[in-house]
Amino acid sequence: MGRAPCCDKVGLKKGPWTPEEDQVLINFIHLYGHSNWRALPKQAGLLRCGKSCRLRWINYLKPDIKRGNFSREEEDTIIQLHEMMGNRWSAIAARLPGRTDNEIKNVWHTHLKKRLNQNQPKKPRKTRGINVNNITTTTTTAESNWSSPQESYTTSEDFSSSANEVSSVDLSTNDTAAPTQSSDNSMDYNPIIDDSFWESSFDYNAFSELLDFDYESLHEVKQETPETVDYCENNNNNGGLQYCGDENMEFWLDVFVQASGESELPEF
DNA sequence: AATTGTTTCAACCGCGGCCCC
DNA sequence: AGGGGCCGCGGTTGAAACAAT
Repeated sequence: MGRAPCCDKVGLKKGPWTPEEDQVLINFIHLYGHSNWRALPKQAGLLRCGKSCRLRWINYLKPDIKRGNFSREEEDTIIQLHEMMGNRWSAIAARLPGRTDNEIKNVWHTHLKKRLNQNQPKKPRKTRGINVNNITTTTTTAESNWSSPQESYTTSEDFSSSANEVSSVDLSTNDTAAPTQSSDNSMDYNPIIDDSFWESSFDYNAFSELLDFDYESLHEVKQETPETVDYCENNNNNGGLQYCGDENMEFWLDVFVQASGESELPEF
């Protein structure tokens, strides 16, 4: 496979970004977008490789990035999603608006793993539920009854291959979980995943049935919602900016909520 | 105040996979 | 069909910040 040469092979700068570089990158992306990361640094006059620019933008400079410490709710969400998805940080990040995969990965390694290790269960639980509507589990004390992600999957390879097909959807639970009734009468989903799910192509209708919403209506809402188009047009004066629609999590959350008939966005 | 140990997190690296020719 | 170009992802690194002695 063709691989982009790394920075030192072409004599580009590495290491921490300066405020001046940040400003150059921000200005360029605001004007022209980032349809081609590889060409961007040359066009912007940055002595960086495209990967470095992309990482800087996605993890630090993007305007919708939420700074500051993670709330307890966010941490719990990460723990729950990690239990379901394993180390699929980008998929987890998709459920946490304003948070990046890198940030979540760091928080996991620095805080959450320790937190969970301190609360290792005496008896591992077999399943954990997740509420599709507000992303809370049946077990509200996440640290009291922790079971490792590996409990739900036989090997880490279970997440590879066709799992990527699912990650593009990632509405709330991208697994074939079985609904159960929780004590607060909300519907919960146990992450019991049949291996065949990951091997088969994604069935939107089956998935929408599972989550009790209509994928067709979701699709209609997406087409009827003008924000995506406006966003593209407003930023595309020079034929550049491409980060429309799919990267706007607020938009997608809204789409999902509308399609599923909910009146409020999920709490995070 | 100086030194050492620990933690944090931005950034790098390499791989897998998608897309296009 | 298959090879090259590129993007995105996840693992890892290392410097800076902080805490302990």
